[in-house]
Amino acid sequence: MKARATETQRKTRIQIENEERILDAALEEFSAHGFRGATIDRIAEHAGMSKPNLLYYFRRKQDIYEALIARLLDKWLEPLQALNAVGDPLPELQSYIRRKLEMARDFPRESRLFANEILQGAPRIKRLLESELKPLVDEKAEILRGWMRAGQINTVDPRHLIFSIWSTTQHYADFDVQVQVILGPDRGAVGRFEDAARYLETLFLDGLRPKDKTGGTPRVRDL
Amino acid sequence: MKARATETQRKTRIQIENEERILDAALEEFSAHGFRGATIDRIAEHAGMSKPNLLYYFRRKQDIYEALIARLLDKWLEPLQALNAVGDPLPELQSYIRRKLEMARDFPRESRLFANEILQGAPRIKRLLESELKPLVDEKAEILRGWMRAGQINTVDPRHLIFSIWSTTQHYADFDVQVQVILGPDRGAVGRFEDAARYLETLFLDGLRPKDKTGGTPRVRDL
DNA sequence: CTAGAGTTTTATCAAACAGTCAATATTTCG
DNA sequence: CGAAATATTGACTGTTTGATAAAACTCTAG
Repeated sequence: MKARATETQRKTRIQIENEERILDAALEEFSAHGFRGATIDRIAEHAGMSKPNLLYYFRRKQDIYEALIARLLDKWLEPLQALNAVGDPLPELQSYIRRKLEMARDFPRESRLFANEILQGAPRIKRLLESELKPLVDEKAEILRGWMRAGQINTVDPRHLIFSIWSTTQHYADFDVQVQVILGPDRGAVGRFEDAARYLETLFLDGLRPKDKTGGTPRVRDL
Repeated sequence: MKARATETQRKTRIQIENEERILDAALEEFSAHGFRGATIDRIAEHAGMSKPNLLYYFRRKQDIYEALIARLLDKWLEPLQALNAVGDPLPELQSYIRRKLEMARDFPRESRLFANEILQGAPRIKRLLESELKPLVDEKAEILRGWMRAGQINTVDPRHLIFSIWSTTQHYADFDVQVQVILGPDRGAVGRFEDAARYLETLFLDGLRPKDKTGGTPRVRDL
């Protein structure tokens, strides 16, 4: 009999393998076409099994999608989780940017899945965003504000700072086609991401480094 | 008889009106669900006409989509087109950022349609990107390089600079739900965009303003 | 080895889907 | 007005899609 949610039933070897294959195939499809645009047939085909067999493991299309989202969100917020109040601000931010960019490089499908969901109004994860994402961002924004009050980094709206880090890093995964059209095929994906990392560090870290201590060029704008 | 592509036939009042309504409804659907996820039925319903009637104006689903994309691209590239070599660099860039942000505010559906298309690998507009977007970016990147050589702005990879302006501004349209979850409902869309504009100007303009002339804080990184 | 749990397949269904067609209704214009 | 051009509709087609049922097969623990 199939495992029911009520009973705590241990998973079979085959169950584990197949669920893994299904979720991988589903990630491919959902990230490329969104929830509505993806089809069970294609997911099944990509996973190398028949549609009814797939539906034996996930009874409904939406179940696959939700399983995918659930395992994604934690992983996705990991870099921000790691942002630590006790470290020095600039190295902390530098490593946050690096991590985000590495995730865009190493998990572009996950990035696109997430982008698709938000783009379509996040109908299936809005609650999760409110209960998990919001508090986390609030917490980390408070850390950033602390650094700003202490004069360790320049003062800006920390939430918009976070938005800009998200958008610039994820851009390299979500808009990869466009990036490739413009940068040309020379240099591999590796080279592209190195250039991006260098640029983004310049953009964010130089912008945040306090410039007022030496009496040199005055900083232009404080919010 | 219906207008054929071969003959240059003038459009009827009704034709103009209905095509307008269809494209508007289609924008709504395609931007929310992508090409595959959108359905003709829904577009027809949203446009307030029967499906066969809609198909009288656009014979295939793809025709609607292509008409939308065609009219979108020019409009979308307008702000970058306007970037002018003869102006002063910082005001030019400031007004470019403003325009892009205004477009995200005033045409979020267009932004999402574009994002959806790129996200899905741009199967339908990759050629257009190569023939129109690429040369435009090359041209404007050259202008930026000129300003950098003249020491008017700091030296960075101009193409990555453009990417970061695109991604940060469009983020406020494409990821609007997420932005709202985090910023909260207080302040309207107007307030959100004003805050964003202020933040982005700080981020980009302060970062680009040359800091080496006064002998103050040395600039940290040149690519 | 074998009984039962777990897995896979074949056949099937109703709904949704893109698109067609011929008949009807409406508008345009001489 | 009235005929031709244009616009709209209802009925329909073939296909895809999400989902189910039951039979057949395979694995595994005792």
